[in-house]
This record gives sequence, structure tokens and C-alpha cells, in this order.
Amino acid sequence: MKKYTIKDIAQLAGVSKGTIDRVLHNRGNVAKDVEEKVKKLLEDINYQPNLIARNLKNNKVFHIGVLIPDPKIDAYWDVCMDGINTALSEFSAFDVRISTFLFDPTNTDDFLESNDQLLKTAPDVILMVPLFYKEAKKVLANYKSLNIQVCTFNNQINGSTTSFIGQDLYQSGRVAAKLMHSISPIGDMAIIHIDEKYKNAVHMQDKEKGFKSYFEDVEGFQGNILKCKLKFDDIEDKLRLFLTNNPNLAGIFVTNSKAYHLARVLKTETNKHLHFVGYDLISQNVNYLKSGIIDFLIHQNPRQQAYLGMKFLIEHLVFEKQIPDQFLLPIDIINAENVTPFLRV
Amino acid sequence: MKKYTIKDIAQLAGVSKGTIDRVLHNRGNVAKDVEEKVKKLLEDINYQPNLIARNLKNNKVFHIGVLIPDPKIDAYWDVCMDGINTALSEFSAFDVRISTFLFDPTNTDDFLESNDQLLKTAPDVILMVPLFYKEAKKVLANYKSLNIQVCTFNNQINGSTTSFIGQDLYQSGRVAAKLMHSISPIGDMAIIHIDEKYKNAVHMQDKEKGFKSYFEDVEGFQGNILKCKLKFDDIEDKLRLFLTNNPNLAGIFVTNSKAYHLARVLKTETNKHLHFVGYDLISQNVNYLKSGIIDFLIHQNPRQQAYLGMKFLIEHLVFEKQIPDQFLLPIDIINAENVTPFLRV
DNA sequence: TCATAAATTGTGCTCGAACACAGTTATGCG
DNA sequence: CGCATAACTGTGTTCGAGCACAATTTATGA
Repeated sequence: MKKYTIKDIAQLAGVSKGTIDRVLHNRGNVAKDVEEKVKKLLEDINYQPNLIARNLKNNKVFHIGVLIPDPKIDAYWDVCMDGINTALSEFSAFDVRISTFLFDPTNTDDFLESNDQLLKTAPDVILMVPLFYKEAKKVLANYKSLNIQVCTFNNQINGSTTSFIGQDLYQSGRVAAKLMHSISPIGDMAIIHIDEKYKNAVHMQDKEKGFKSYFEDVEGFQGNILKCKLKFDDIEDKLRLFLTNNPNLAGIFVTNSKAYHLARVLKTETNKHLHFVGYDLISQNVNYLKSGIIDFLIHQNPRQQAYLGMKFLIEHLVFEKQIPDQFLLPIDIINAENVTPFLRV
Repeated sequence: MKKYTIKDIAQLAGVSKGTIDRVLHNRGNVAKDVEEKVKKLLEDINYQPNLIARNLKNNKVFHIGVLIPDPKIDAYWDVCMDGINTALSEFSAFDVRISTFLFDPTNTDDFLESNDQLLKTAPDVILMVPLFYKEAKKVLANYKSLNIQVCTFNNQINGSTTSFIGQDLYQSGRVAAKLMHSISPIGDMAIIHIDEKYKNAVHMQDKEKGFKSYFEDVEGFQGNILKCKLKFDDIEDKLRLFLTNNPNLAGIFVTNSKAYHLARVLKTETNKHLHFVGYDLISQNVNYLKSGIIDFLIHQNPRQQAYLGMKFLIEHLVFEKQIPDQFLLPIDIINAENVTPFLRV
């Protein structure tokens, strides 16, 4: 229970605090027998350095680089900075500073360029959304060789050992399927991929696989799982055609945050209510959720992802805590009645 | 951007750091003109004391009293200690210690007795589940007069100014109703209160009100909202009777964590599937959720409640942060597919 | 005018870790 | 043996805030 200090240990070992310090930091110049004796003592009393004192002495300014998509181009990222700032203010006792670089989420070159600029600020550690697989893989490998600790969120780069915070997308597809099945026990289901310009195809495919796998597990399910790809410019026509061709359609699952594009069209289709599950609490989606066009949204919690990434990095810098290799957030189910507190958090 | 120290300010003001310190802490013995000058200077440069240095100097052991229901008597509370320990380990750099006192959630006297014992440990601040309205109100008033900061979670004591962390129960009733309506657009709905021995009637009533209010808002809803009170000893018979008497019943909403008692009975009723919404991720409920008897559980997140309470208290002690008067957590919707990550978090 | 009290201001030590540097003991070699 | 060098050990300062106490200045009264 008692907290031992270096001075205590020095006294116990019958040496000076300088020697203890040399042992603690493996700075050499310690007689072997003394070193062993001290090490054993440290072990025995389970010495934990006073991190407050350490931070006071070191008096470091920690520098965190942030590389995320530009919220002005895609509103989904709007809340990330909130999460980052929350973490920052929680640790305001320490001198942690960030350099934020935004990139166009439709432009791989911009990602690379912003990353170059970030690198120039010589950050201690980095928080990043590794949106583009190929480019991110290279970039992350580079940071690994530079021995700069990186935390990624939003999407995982397979085969990378970098720490990742996000959701299990396959499972979130299953959650969507379960919801759909709950509100619509029979009928055809459509998985709809809306083109996003950038290639996060892996994203959508994981969700699709999860969605399908759920219905495969349902014994005697009466309905087909359909698939449909839409592009921005021809959403309306193609969707109407799809609806006409599939009269047994009961539910629609949109694999990204663009559900509102469909919702706009479905709103005018008054003949029947299609069950509708989508992703992400961006304002357009929330409006359709509240008006009853969208039944459920799955919340990927970008704010929390960014917050946690920031927190892990700061705790690593300040308290030398280990950053988890992977941290999977719960998959939040949102309907019209529980949406408000989630917008706040 | 630059962080000013007391020494810096002393130099700027042309006085010694002792004088700055006297001004900062209103310790008097400072000439009026000097005091004003220093105060203005502090204002101008927006002086923020280095909390690391302060904590090192003060070198205090903070003592937090914890008063929660005994998990051995009601498993719902099992995860609270996890949350508390998580917060504790996050702040392991500081010397924060807890004294935990458990009470029987069916026994008001035990609550009062445990509280007396807690009081004897002379805690700096307190984290508490104020389960019993009348008793808690007294206890909280006492702490207020003793000027001991208290954080409560789980249930709010109306008319108390004590900080509260939890959920909006009325709204959670509405969430349950919306879920029920989604999976069962027509038919009668039953609100079932299962007796819990202790008088958290307010709890259940808020949920009931929310549930009802939702269906009142639904235009042209075809169904009745029924109500049923059950006691532990006659659950089975009474429930069967209720089911027989209400052939149009489509959904059941249980207002507390005891849904599994009904689920056991419903499992044997093979004639039709009743839609079923309950509360809390205790293992019995989760099993029925996974096996499909229960459709949704609402997660009150007791772990997170306890964690946040602890965190607020520690940050208050260590960093002198303000504790929010009220912090409402999101209302988590759980089905069989997203339950696992929630059990972990 | 000067002693004394009162008011004000300055100095120095502490907290615990980190590290530079000074000091001490051991070893090697001519 | 003597002396240089290496190997090891101890001391003292620093980080910033807080507080005790010393030091200084100002006010008061005989």
C-alpha cells in the first residue's frame, strides 16, 4: 500500500539514489552484485515510479499529429475534432499539442500530401484515418520504420500491426440483418451499395457479408437477399427501376452513410413502407429517421473513435501506457427515440 | 501558447513569487495596489497553474467512499466495480483510494447502516447508488451540510441538487415502445412490472409513462396498452392467466431486469411468438436474447455509470474540475447480434 | 526621534524523478 | 610502488507550486 520513492529504496539498499536511478534506467556503471540486489528489491516492493514527479521533471511538450478527412467535404467527420478536443481538455494538465491536417476523402494524392506535411511537423505520435488501403499501408510502414507510434481509426488496414479503433464491420452487417429481420420477418431484402467515389469497397463488402451470413443462419427464411449498386448521378431512376422489378422487396440496407439519398426517393413512394436500415448519424439521416422513413441507423461513433485514439496516445506519452492493438467499439443501434443522447455524446 | 509559471509572473510584476502565491490564494498581507496589479496580470495572460506541480507538492492521498448495492444479492450490480476499477487504474498516477461499502438492495436499514460505516472512514468525496428515495434524501442532505461532494448514479433523487449520472427513464420507455412498435405494428401491448421487493416504483413508473406516451403519439394505433403487476411467487400462474385473458396480446414490455422470469414461462408457450422487450444485460436475459425469446434489451450501462461517476470525482479532486449536475447516458438498444461488445465495455 | 508593532515582501525548502557532475574506490601497467 | 585510467558511487540541482519563516518596509505612539 505504501508508495516507495527512489529515496526509500536507496535507503533500503544502502546505496544512494543515483545508483537506484542508474539501475532503473539501465544506464550502466553499476557493480553487478549491487545491480542485482537493487533489481530484486525493486521487484519485491513492486516499485512504481511517481509519474507526476516524472512529468514535472521532464517537463515535455508532447506533439500529436492528426490526419483525418476534411469534414467540409464529408460531414461524417464533423464530430471527430470534438472527440479529439474532449480528450485534449481531459489532459489539459499536461502540455499536449496537436497539428491537424485534413485531406480530401475522395483524393488519394491529397492524403499523401497532407501526410507529408504532417511528417514535417515532427510529431511524437500520430492519430490517423487510413482511408486508402494501398497508400495507408505504405505510409504506416514508413512510420513503423521511423519508430513513430500511430493510432488508426474508422477502418482497419489488413496486415498492418498498427493500433486500430473501430467496429467489427462484418458483425455490424449482422446487426443490421437482425434488425431487418425483426421488423420484417418475410420478404426480399436488398443490400444497396451507394458509390462513394473512394474505394472503401472492403468496408461495404464486410457489411454485406455479415448481412448475408445472418439470413443464411435463419432457418426457413422466406425471401431473397438482393444486391444493388447505385451511383450518385442515376440514383433516382435506377432505384425506381429496382423497386419495380422487385415487388416482393420488404427491406433495404444501405451499407454506408448515404442512406438519405434513397430516403429522399422513398419518401415519394407512397404505396408501401419499405423497412430501411442505414449507417451513421449525419443530420440528413437523422431527419429521415425522425420522420419515419428510416427505421434504424447503425452508429459507428466516429467521435468516440477519435476520442479514444487520442486518449490512448496521450496516455502512452504521459504515462507510458501500452496502446491496445485493437479496440472494437459496441455497435450502436439507433431509432427515432434514442437518437438525441447519441448526438450529444 | 506559452505556459507561464509563478516565477514568470513574479518577474513580470516585479515582485517575488511569494506575493503572487498570496494573491492567487487570497492569503492576504498584500498591498492593495500590488494585489490589483497582479490580479490584472494573471487575468491578462490567463494564468493556469501547473497541476502536475501542484499535485506533486500537495502529495495528497485522496479518499473516495463508495456505497453500492451488493452484487451477490442482485447480479445487476456486478459490473459496477469493474467500472470503478477502470477509472481507478486510469488515474493510477495519483494516489486515489476507495472504501467500498455494499448494502442489501432490499433493505433500507442496511443502506443506512452501510452509510454510517462509510461516513466513519471520513471520505473526501462519495460515489453512491441512492436506491431508496426517503433514506437517500436524508443521507444526501447530511453530506451537503458536511460539504462532502457526492456523485449519484442509477436513479435520480428528485429535488436533490446532488450530481447524477444515469439515463432518462421516461425516454427509455419511449425507446422500448418504438422498438415494440417496429417489430409489432399492431396488437395489444402489455407493460409488466415485476415486484422487486424494494420501492423503486418511481423507476418503473417513469418507464411506463414513456412507453404509453409513445403509443399515444402514434396516430391510429390498433391495439391497447395493458398493464400487469406480478410478484415473484405467483409469476407463472398469473402470467398464464393474463395471456389467456388477452388473446390479442402482441408484445410484452418488462420494466426492470427481471424479464428472464417471464421468458422462462414464455418459452413453453409454443403457440405464438410474443414480442418481448426488457432491460439490462444480466446473463439470464442475455441467454434468452440469444435464443430468440427476448427481442430487445435496453442497456442501462451500470458499468459506464459507475466509471463516469468515479472519473468525475477523481478529476474533481485532482484537477479541481467541476462535476456536472446531471449526465445522461445514451439509451443502448441491444439485440442478439450486438450484445457481445457491450458485455465487454 | 526612536523603539516597537504591524504590514508587507522575499527567501528557501519540500514534493519525487532525472540527470549532470563531482567524488571515491578499484584495476592495470610501467 | 606510483600513477593513470576505468569503474563505480554519491551529491546537488532542476522542474512549478505551496507554504513557513525570515527580512524588510511602513505605521504608530511615547
